[in-house]
Amino acid sequence: MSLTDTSQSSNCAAMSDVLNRIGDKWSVLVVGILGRSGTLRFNELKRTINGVSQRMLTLTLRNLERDGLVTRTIYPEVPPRVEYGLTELGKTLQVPISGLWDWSAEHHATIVEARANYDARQPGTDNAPAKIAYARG
Amino acid sequence: MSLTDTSQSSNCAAMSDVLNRIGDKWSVLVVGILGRSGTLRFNELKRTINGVSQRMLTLTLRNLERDGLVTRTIYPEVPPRVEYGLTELGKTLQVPISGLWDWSAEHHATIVEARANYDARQPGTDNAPAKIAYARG
DNA sequence: CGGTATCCTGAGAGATACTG
DNA sequence: CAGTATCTCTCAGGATACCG
Repeated sequence: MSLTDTSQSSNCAAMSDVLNRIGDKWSVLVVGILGRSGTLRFNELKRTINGVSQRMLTLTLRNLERDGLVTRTIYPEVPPRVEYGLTELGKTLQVPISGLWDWSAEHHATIVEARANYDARQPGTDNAPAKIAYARG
Repeated sequence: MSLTDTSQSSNCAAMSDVLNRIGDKWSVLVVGILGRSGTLRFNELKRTINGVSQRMLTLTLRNLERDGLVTRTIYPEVPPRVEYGLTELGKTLQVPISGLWDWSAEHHATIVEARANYDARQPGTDNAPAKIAYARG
């Protein structure tokens, strides 16, 4: 489980790689939503997420599809219909994401509080963590 | 567990908030390293991570400290010494991060493979997921 | 040693307009 | 409906130089 052990360095790369997908806020939302809805069309997803631009949703879905996490099924109809769903791999990803989700729900208040506390201690800045003026200890 | 249920919408905000920290690759590494090392000095961390710039490590540590995830202890000596460690909250975060880490280790190869597969199917582009020219189905 | 301040570049992301 | 193309702008993040 070492982070720096060269024999495990591939894990570091794997983490970075996966985090690039997880860190993308839309990706997590898409996986989460598809996980419980089963399958949705493009605009259904767009409406559900509410805040994502068409461009970002497209890019997000393409990346997820590329990584083998979501399926994309085109129905050659008029008007066109495209449905998205989770692959088996995508479903397994839901487990650790769920863990993170639960942790967030449980400790978010604590973080917000810690943040407010920290900011209150900073003399110069209002709430941004920009300048830290050696106060502490 | 609903992602869109308004009664749970605070969870969405919490997730976004937490993901902004988790999605930061350095944050995860710092938490992981501090978790197993217990406590480290600034340059020890910098050497261990190996690739992070001084600026980014400073910013990362400040944010983690602000969120109540790491402690920062200044020893007013000459030369100065500053030690970083995980708070109790930070230690609890290690659990879900560990889950994600394990998932990454287990499925990274599959993702890489899926990616190669996907790219191989794309006619115009070599390996970048830039242009998708309606091939599929 | 452990930072802070400043400059600079480019990837990320919204808005908009067009297409099969 | 489900995208693609382009333009723009912000800001994350590296390099560098200096300070307590």
